[in-house]
Order: sequence, then C-alpha cells, then structure tokens
Amino acid sequence: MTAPETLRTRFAPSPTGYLHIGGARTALFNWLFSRHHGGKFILRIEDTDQMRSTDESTRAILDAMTWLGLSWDEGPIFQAERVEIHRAHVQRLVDEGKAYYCTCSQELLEEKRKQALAAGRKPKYDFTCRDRGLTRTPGSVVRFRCPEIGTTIVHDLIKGPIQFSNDELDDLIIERADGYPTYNFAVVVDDAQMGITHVIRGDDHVNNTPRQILLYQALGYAVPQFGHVPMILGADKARLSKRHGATSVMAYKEMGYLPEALVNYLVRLGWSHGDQEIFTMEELVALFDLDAVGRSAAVFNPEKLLWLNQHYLKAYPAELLVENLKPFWEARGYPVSDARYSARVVYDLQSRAKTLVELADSAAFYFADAVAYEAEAAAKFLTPETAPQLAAVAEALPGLADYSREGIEAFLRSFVEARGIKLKAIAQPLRVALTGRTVSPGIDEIMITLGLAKTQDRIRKAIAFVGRH
RNA sequence: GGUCCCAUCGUCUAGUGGUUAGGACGCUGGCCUCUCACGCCGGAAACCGGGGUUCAAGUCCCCGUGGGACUACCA
Repeated sequence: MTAPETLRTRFAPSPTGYLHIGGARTALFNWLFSRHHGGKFILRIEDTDQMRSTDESTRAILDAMTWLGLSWDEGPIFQAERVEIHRAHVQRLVDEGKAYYCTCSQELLEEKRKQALAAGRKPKYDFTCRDRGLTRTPGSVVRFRCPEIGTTIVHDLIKGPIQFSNDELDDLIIERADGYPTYNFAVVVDDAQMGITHVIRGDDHVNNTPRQILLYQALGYAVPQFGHVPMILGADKARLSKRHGATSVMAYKEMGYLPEALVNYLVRLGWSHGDQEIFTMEELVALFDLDAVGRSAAVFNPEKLLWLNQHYLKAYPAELLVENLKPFWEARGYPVSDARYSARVVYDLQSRAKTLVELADSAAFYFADAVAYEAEAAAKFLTPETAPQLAAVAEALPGLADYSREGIEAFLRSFVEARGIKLKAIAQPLRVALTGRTVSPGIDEIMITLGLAKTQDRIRKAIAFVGRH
C-alpha cells in the first residue's frame, strides 16, 4: 500500500527582472493551493538564459516573495546548476531515437519561417535534419522528434480539457548550440524530478503544455496536473506592462502599500468566494482552491487596490503600523524615538490616509519643532480677532479636570457657548495654530496626542505670530 | 496566417435553466460633523450579436464578432 502522495507545487520565475504583479499572483495561487492541501511549495529559479539572468533579479524576487509572506518549503533551486541532468536526459532521448541533432542555421530557419508565413503555410520546422542521422558537432542543436499523428489532451484544472492535434506541434529544440536546455525541456525534467504534482502557471503557457506532455511521455515520467490561470491585463486590455504604471511588487511597498492589501487584491483577480472581498491569509488558506478560479483575463484596477490598502491601514493596530512606517519616517527625518507618541500619531492619522506615504507626509506637524503655517490658513484664521480666543483657550487648558478627548470636547463646547460663537469659530484657528493647516485630525485628538505642554506652546506661538503680522 | 483561450455594470466578480441579475471598487445624492477622513443611508450603471435546444437560457449547443496568448537556439 502506498501512502498518498503529498501535493507539490512550484513557482519558477526567470531572474531577468523584478517580481511583477502577474508573477506574484501566480506565486500566490501556487502557495495558497499547496497550503490549502497540506502540500509543499517549491521555488525554482529558471536561469538557463545566461545572457539575461542576474543575481540582483534573483535577490529582488526572493525579497518580494518574502515581503508578501510567500514562504517556500524547498529551494531556491537554480536551474542552471542542473544542466548536467538536463544533458543526460537529452542524451537519453537521442539514444532512444526520440531526439536528433540538427545543423540548420538560425538564419536559414528564419528565412524559411518568413517564406512559409508569406505563403500562408504554418511556420514549423521542415524536418530537414530529422532523418539524417547526424551526430553532435559544434553549433548543432538537439530537436525532439514530435509525433506527427494523434492528439494530445491537456486536462486543465481551470479551463477543462483542451485538445491539440500533434501535427500542429513542432520538432522543438530541446538543447541549444551552447549546450543549455531550452525552457520547454528544462521545465519538464525539473518538474518531473522535483516531483511536482500540480503545475499552476499563467495561461500564456497553455500552448506549451502539449509539447511538454509529449516530453513527459517520451521521458517516461508521470504527467502532472496542469492549471492555467488567466492573464492580468492593463486598462487597455493589453498584457500588463510598465506603461500601465507600476508592475513591480516592491514598487508597491515603496509607494506605501501593505503586503496584506496587495495579497488581498491579487487573490481576487481571478478567484472569488461568493461576495467576500476581505480575506485574511488564514481564511485564504482555508478557502482557496482551483475550482473557484475564473477563466477570463482580469484588468488590473489600481483604485481597488488603493481602497484595500486604506482598509488595512485603518484596521491595523497602530503599534504595528509604526513598524511599517519606520523607513518612511526615517526618510523624512522625523524624530521617532518615542514609540508611544508615534503610535498616537498613527492612531490619529490612519483613517485619513490611503498609503503609508500619505500617512507619513501628513504626520509632519506632529514631529516638527515649529509649526509651519500655510499662508492662506494663517491669513484667514490667525488674526487679531481670533488671537484673544486662542489666548483664552491656552490659559484655560491647564485648569481642565479631564484632559481627555471627552474633557476637551466638553470644554470647547462650553467655551464657545459662553462666548456665543460657533464651535468651528474656535476649532479652525486652533487647528491652524496646532498644525499649520486647515485640514487635520480632530482638534481633541491632536491636543491629546501633542499633550498639554506642546499644545499650549503652539497656541502661544500662534498668538505671537499674529502679533508680528 | 495557424493553433489555443476568453466574453455579466467602466473595473473586479456572484450566478451553475425559472432571480426585481447580487456584491465590491470607482462615480454620484444625502446624513453625521470642529476641517479632512472614517462611518451610515440612497442612486445611476451589465448578461457582445445571431441562430438553435427547452414550457423556460446570463446559464446548454453552433456560428459570428471582439479581446488575448502562443507560433524563438526567451521563459
């Protein structure tokens, strides 16, 4: 009796750039799928393109995955380190007559492709070298002998069965002249050897799948299950790219997005659970499965991501948000040594910001030594008429029995009542005195966070400011 | 050109033969209110087209149309 095989998924990016939105969603789906089913998630770096692969890209991808919370159980495994294994597999196919050497030049091939296209024929390899019985020579490549008859069916977990006629397929190159395997061959060998049971990837790979299935069969390996997730498009319905705005996961971190928001946004692109919009990671692990993944492409909608970010921002415990804010505050030179004060600041601001950047920007007045008054605000509210009122407030404040939000609120109400003025007649001058601006958190909130001393000090400085103008 | 995939509000989506076609973002009217947010209540907004099948079709089938992917010695 054999134990049930553990489910194994993988994410296999090529290190030719940062981790982008589409790749992140593919990784997320793989991660969630394996977690949901108690399987393993493997990370493999497909770096067989020696020209375009870089270590920086590898690092950037790993960083982005870590930031998103997509931990891997095995790897990273570097495909380029496995070339000997790939070559051995190629050799096996050659020995078994399932693959052959080809010496057609790229130029000639390109020429023939053009001609075929111009003549309205399908541009596939013309079998020139197929039965020449060539051996390895400098510059030769290895081609897979693809069956010319029969059909190959991809039983896609998301799209259902997809049928391909084998004669549509090609004698694809499996080993390049430089001795490195091509993508379609390396994935098959690696996925087979790593025991990948479920290949979940972008649906730009569906047309590769029948060739890969044929390779699995030629190699005598079990064919895994496939699930092709739809693409992510830009607003113009074209494949998402830089011209649609930020596509790098880490760019979103820098723009002040929370990983929870990005994950939540990404998972809803193509997957749903009834009407639910907000999911914790735990919920996702419990709920996610391929049967609820849609088949159609989705347009990336930055507004909704922003809304989710705002949602997480206001739902986050202030103390935790302080940690996320650190790099942004440091970049602005705020003195943030007092953790309690920082948390109070965040508490005041978190329902008023859509990103960490916005939050950090709006926190400036809390950390400034001297309030910088906006010209218009000062002109309108820091006047000889309001100065006496401000003075009266500053004077009364120390006598407050209850220096709390409620206490301050009550004080201000009785203050304006006694003077027969509206609350806003004192609130706006106070706001400008305290923050320099006409838009800010509530007066009571600010006064609490700032504390009595700073509050009085700022009011007095505002009065002095009036005297000077 | 060929092969393959896809098609519900502007966008993300629910829907699994019988619904006033639901939710969310965005937009918008109002309420709350010391400003700004938050929050709450309301509104406009969709089944690509044409044929079938069926008593009944957004849901099933076919054909169009539109979009996308692939068609490399990239992955």
